Amino acid sequence: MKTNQRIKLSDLATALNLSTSTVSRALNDHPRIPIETRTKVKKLANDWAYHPNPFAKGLFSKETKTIGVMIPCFEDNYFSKILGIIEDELIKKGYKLICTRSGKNAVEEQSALWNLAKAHVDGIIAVLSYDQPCPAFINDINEEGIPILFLDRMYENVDASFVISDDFQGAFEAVSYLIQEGRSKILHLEGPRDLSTSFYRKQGYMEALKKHDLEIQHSIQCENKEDVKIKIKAYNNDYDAVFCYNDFYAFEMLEYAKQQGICIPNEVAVIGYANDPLSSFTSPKLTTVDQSTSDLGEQSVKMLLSEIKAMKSKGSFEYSTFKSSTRLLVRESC
Amino acid sequence: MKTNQRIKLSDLATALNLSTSTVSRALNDHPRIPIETRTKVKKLANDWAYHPNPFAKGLFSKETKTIGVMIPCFEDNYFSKILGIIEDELIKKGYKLICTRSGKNAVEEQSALWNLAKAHVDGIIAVLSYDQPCPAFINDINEEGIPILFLDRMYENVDASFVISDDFQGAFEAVSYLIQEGRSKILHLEGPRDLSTSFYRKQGYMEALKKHDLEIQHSIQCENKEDVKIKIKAYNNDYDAVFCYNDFYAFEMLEYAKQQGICIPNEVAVIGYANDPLSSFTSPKLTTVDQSTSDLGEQSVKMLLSEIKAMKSKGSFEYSTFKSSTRLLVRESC
DNA sequence: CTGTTAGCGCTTTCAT
DNA sequence: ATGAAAGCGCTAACAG
Repeated sequence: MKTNQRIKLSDLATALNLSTSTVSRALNDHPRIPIETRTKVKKLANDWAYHPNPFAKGLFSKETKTIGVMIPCFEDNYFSKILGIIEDELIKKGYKLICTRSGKNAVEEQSALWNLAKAHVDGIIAVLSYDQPCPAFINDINEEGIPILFLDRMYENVDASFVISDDFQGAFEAVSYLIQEGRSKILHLEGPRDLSTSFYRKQGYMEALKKHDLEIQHSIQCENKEDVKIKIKAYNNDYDAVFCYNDFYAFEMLEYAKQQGICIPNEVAVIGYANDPLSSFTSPKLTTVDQSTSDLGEQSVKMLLSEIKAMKSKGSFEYSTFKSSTRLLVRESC
Repeated sequence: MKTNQRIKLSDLATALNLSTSTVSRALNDHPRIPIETRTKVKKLANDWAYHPNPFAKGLFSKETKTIGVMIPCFEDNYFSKILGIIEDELIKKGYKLICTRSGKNAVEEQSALWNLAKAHVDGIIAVLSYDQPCPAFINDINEEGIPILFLDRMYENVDASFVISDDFQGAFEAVSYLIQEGRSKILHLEGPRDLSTSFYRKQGYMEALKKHDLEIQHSIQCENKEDVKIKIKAYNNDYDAVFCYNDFYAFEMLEYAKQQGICIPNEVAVIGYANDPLSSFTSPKLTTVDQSTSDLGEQSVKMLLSEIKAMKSKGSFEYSTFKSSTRLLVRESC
């Protein structure tokens, strides 16, 4: 009986000698349809593998049950872990996930974001890579009625919701630990400019030093991991610890130390950030700051969905910010 | 002038004192609309950031311009690299990417796949994790008019298109290399049961031995990396090389060797598979088989889109299979 | 309790 | 060259 055409509501209606509205209501458990009709309809729908055309539904309801997620890349373990969590949560709530990456520059990033808006997703979770979001642009997206939530990175002067990891705390604890362990000449390999994560990790580093009356601060700005070996040279091995913006900077540091014959952790302690799987494979195994990817993923979805809900019912929603805490994973490099 | 409602065709039509049909045609470059009308319409559309409702379009055209991709997980570098390539190609062609993972078991996997069909994607690229696809199930999806292409793994008795990496060749070359280097007691750490990749890599291993008249074959089946250390023990270090199903098995092997005081590569050579980023961070650095993720990603998209096109125009399409070649990355472990 | 009807935003005959 | 009208599959007023 099942044809190789897609079954639609009217097929069921004809077969059951009912109107499409009754079938529709039965399928949606409308209270005024008697239970037996409902079950009868549902049975046939099931037998015929009927599934509603999401486009017809979406056209009417203005909801697409689709969330757009933009991350810098799929290969970075931190982001792919979060993406996994997000997908899990989304599926639970009956949403689909359209995902995309930032691309190679600010222009591509902006167009990727705009593509999500054009796809009429119900909401967006974005990790921006290249820029502060242009407020006008965010506004354009909001005008489409699409809540957008920023993940991992914070932007000043942007009205939006944020789900971030507590970079200040992560750095503060890491550096405090180094100090407790007796290190006193602590360098910081600072992350890319214009990233809030770089900013707060540096703040945490400086605060920890300050708190322990270590006034000598050397924060070495590295735009990418290639900068590390080049810039660290200038310090003539005159340090006993390095707190790195991320694990990849730390791997470079580890390699540099090996080349220089510097013994880690005896001569120099190293701490990374993000708990990349690689970090437990280096020798020595890297001490690193672990961010709660599950918190981050779960909260983004939770907050975004509630904004969507508010948007739908009240036409507006409140921005909020969630900051997830970190924990130091002490391994062999310090 | 722009309201915070979504602009629709009729808004443009009203403003320009034209009918929606004319506006629609103008936007779609219908030849019978004079150029100047077209540009006028396009200008306003652009100024007002008009973008067509994909759901209205999709409802009419039956095309959703969306491709569903299912992979085992986002964290595996091999798959996330392919996913990236796929997204790039898809964007170029104006498609969006809905992605999902296999989940924890065959039931979840099947429902994930079915969810893609329900989302009315135009086509599916899938890496199955748990099972041979049930032909009836594939058929159900085909009946929806959705071409489905299987990636990375091959299934006998399934009518479908495949894009796979040449596992036989990869293994054959790796093991041949080992033999050339003078190894003669070569073990194989075989992959999970029921995976074509396991099967062909084992075949390649055996063929290479056979070709060089090395008849002693020890293929040790390991369902997962935890099996490695347990099962390898039985061989009492009586081997001079190990060819591993994947890099993670190889890492276990490396660790085992370290624990046993076996020197790699002097006493035992090790080769992994997949060129995980980790593999160049171990010490010694792991020799591994590199699969062309770009070939794999590009071909899947190319083939799938042409099937979609054929499906649309002729109502049917031909299955085909693409096999991508591999290359051995010689590093320090052999 | 259920059917009729209109409409979501767009495309496309079919007229003119 | 352009407009009017119908229809894609679904839902929800509005009858009855």
